[in-house]
This record gives sequence, structure tokens and C-alpha cells, in this order.
Amino acid sequence: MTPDDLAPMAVDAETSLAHAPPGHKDDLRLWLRMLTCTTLVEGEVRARFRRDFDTTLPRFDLMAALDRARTGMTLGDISRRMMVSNGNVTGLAARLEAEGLVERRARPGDRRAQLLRLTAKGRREFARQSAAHEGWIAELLAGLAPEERAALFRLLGRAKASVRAALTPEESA
Amino acid sequence: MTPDDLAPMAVDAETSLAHAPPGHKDDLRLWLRMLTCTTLVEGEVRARFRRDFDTTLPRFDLMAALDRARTGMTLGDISRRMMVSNGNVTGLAARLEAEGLVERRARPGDRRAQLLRLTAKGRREFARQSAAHEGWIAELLAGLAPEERAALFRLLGRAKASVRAALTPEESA
DNA sequence: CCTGATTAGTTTAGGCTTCAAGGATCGCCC
DNA sequence: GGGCGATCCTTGAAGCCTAAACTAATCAGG
Repeated sequence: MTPDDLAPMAVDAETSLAHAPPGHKDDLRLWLRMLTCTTLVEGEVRARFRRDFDTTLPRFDLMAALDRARTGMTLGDISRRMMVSNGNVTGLAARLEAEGLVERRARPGDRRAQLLRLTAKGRREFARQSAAHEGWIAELLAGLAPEERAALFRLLGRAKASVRAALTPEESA
Repeated sequence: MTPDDLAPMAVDAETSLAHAPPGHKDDLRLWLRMLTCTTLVEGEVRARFRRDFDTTLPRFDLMAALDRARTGMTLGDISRRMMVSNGNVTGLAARLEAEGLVERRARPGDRRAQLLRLTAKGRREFARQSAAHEGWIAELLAGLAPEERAALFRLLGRAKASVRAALTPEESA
């Protein structure tokens, strides 16, 4: 984007960009704080999943996706939903299948795709994990007042929109 | 503040906990939104680091830590700063050293520890990457108004404090 | 001094993740 | 009905990450 890299130090525009870009430092601080926040929560949740259920966050996420789609989802659906690569889902699904938590079934009329579903055991396990997970999050965020929570939710929505807008190819005619 | 956690709620504490805990669902939604936001930004930044500099986020983070400490940091310091395991830093440092971006030196008076420092090449590379990175973040968050940015920063600070408070052993006498 | 507890770093096993390449199938169009 | 691009999934190589076990060095008391 901005050619900060080898700032030639010539005119003002360049210099101001290189040395004091309006809010760039603030954006950076904001991003780092968001990242720290997420990392903190994620690390704790990960540790508890391991400690209490001997499982992992990605496994849980995959099962959560499946839990809402009783009819099943293809690996591709899951990949898009989880925002991870399809190769990733292949391995994840294989491990969950080996543990008897999910099962594969062919999708009628399409021999390429396969539907993934929770097994009965999978549903049972997920219900337990899900309840605990919800409690953990509530516990970790208990220090926020309801208004703060609401405001944060709204602002994160704004941030998400900003990022998505910057990411889309912005099709101008 | 509000003691939502273990709301006494008369008879079936179990049921109320399982079915309609006051703000738990909101907390969950808040957390998921934060996670989505972070994932979105992180994914894009990761892709750009790969595309433009053929490097990775962890490498960049390690170099960023070193950049502020010209006298060097031990692997343990870095591990704590980056909030990752020490074994992780071992490998990361090895790769960066192999690329000539960092160098190790013994710490005088302690034969266990070793100081890591950026090489001249490392400093050069980091300066380029750092400038680009700052621009990327600003670009992605450009959709936020200054007030929104400030408010979000503050609220994330509150959230961080909440999580940390829930994590510390809360030493009560 | 020795002994034991702590600290610094490495190693290993296992899992997560991506990218890139490839095989199979589907749908379409001529 | 033959091809051809798109879609679904898998594989392989490389890197990231953790927990746990381990080595080596330091430090604190007796």
C-alpha cells in the first residue's frame, strides 16, 4: 500500500507518512491489544479443553459447526465456516472419526462429496463440552458491565465490517 | 460486578444454569465476534507477510521483541513476552539464526542463558517489514472513526483486565 | 562443600495449519 | 459423447505450537 519502505525523505507527504502517519500507531496499538485479549482467552480455553475433556479447540469448533446441521455438512462447508483450509479439515475429521465422534456418509448424487455428522456419542460429548465452554467464557468476561459488553460487541462489529470492506475486491464499475 | 455466575435462582440451579444463564449467551457471542475479528486480520497479515516478505507472523513477532531490546533478550524473556512456550522459541530462534537475522551470544556470568540479538541484516529486514505491517493494520482498520477506535481500545483494555483477573490465583488471605 | 530447589534451554511426540499439487467427479457445452 | 473447467477432497512438505521429560547451570542453606 503506502510506500513507506524506503522513504526518500523528500517532501512533506512522504515524510509525514513515514514518520507520523495520522492514526497508524493508534491502529497498531489497538490491534495489538485485541490480539493480546484473544490470545489470553484462547490460551486459557485451550488449556481447559485439554485438562477437562482431553480435546482441543479445533475439534470443538468442528463439532460445534456440525451440531447445528443435523443433516450433515460437507468438508468444504466446514472449511468455509471455520475459515480454515480444506486440507486442515481433512485431518481434523479423520481424527474425530477415529474417536467415534463424527461419521461420514456419501452425499447422494455426488460421489465427490461426503457428509459429516455427529454420532450419538459425538452429540453427547459436545453437549458437555459446550456447556462448560460457555461457562468459561462467561467467567473470563465477568469483569465487564452489561453496558460495556454491549458497546464492545457493537464496536467489534464495526471493526469486523472495516476489515471485511478492506478485504473485498471492492468491485468498482 | 454483577454476580451472574452462580445465580442462586431457587430450586433448579442446574436447569437455570443449563438453559438460561443471564448473560452467558451474550458473552459467548461477544467472544465469537472478537475471535472472528482477530482471525480475519491475522489471516490477512499472515498472507501478506508470506507474499511480500516470504516470512511468517511468529518470526516477525520475535524480531519485534528483539528490536526494542538492543542489548539482547534471553530465550526465556522472549517466551514470556510472546506468551508462547519456551520450546517454541527454541525452534523459532534456530530458524531465524539459520537465516542470519538473529545471533546468539552467551550471557556473561550465566552459562545457562544466551542472549539473542538482531543482526544488522535482521534490523534492516525488520524495519522494512515493520513499516509495511503498520500500514496493513491501518488499512484494515480504516473503516473505524477515531472515536470508535478510542472507545474500542478502552473497552478491550477492560476486557483484558477482566480476563487477567479471572486468571490470577486471586490470593485471598 | 554437598544437597536440593530453581532456572535456562533443548528435545520429543503429537496435533494444528497452510500451501501446492494431484486425483476423482461433476456439469456444461458443442 | 467428448472434452474441459470447476468442485470436492486428499496428500505431502514445511512450519507453528504445546506439554512433558530431560540436561545443564545457578543458587541457597546447612
